[in-house]
Amino acid sequence: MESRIDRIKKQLHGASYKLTPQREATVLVLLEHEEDHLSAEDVFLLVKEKAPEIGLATVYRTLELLTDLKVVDKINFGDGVSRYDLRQEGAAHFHHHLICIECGTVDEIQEDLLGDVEKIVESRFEFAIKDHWLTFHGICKRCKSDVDEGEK
Amino acid sequence: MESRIDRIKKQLHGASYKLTPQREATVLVLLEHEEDHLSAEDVFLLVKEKAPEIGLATVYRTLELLTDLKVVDKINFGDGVSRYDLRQEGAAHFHHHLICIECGTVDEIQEDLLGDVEKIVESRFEFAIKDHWLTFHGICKRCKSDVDEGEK
DNA sequence: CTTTCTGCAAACCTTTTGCATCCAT
DNA sequence: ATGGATGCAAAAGGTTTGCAGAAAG
Repeated sequence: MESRIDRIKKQLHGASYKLTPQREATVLVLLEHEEDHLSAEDVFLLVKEKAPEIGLATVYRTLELLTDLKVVDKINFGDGVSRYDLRQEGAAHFHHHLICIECGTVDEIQEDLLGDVEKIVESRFEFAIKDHWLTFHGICKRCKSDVDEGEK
Repeated sequence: MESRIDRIKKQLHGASYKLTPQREATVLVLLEHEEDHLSAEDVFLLVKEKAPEIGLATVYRTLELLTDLKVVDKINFGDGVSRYDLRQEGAAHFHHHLICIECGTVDEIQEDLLGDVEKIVESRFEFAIKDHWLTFHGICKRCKSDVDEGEK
């Protein structure tokens, strides 16, 4: 059976990029931290555990390459750092994010909730949508119940 | 009649900030470029025309202050620069953006299209939404018709 | 073999900060 | 008068780039 990493490798290969150990280690780290929103520095430190000789510049170059291939999405939550988020396999659009302003946690919504909104935008503004970025800021489930506890 | 700039001034005053000429000039520039998405540098150059002695650091400090007061929203379209966008007076939520991947134009949608989506998010994920950021990438009306022209 | 990739360090850019001076209130 | 605000220059991030050597295909 073909694994996810194999398919990503094939994608690299197909675009005539070389399969170096550094690139493989970087992809592996991203797969192992699929739920997280790692910065380039985060990825660098994690890849270093597998390939200690890797340089930060290589990580940046690999992440840019994976962004071009749409394997990852590059996002910016406004804290001055770019973060790299693995795209769901075959997903047409980028998933949504919930950022808690209390605890800072970032949760993901994989389900696409924008179908109807996109129909409106496409027709009303004659805009052909290729992708979207949707982020909500608010209080997450966990922090809300902390408040409830405090009020008891 | 009270003008928009007067109300912003009052807001500054109310939060016990001083009304300096530099701050006034910055607010003025933002009002004059309401449709644009200016970076700090852009604002700096425009403010310099009114107040040539202003420093870039002051512009940054003023923009941060206006962001705290929710007069402007700080956004990042992923090009490594923060941009500052005047919020509609009294708007509860930040407006949406349409970025054209052909010509780079950024259009705004002032109307809030996320009402239904937010209800779903609030109930299904028990997340109390305070604000949202929604951006679409695609081909704008103008570029689409350029293509049509080309095909004729 | 050839071309691409890597690591290192330097360069770059945007944003922030320290500090002496200035100025609204 | 006096505490906050400014301008300047330096510092501080994060990211990109040039280059010589290494290695994948």
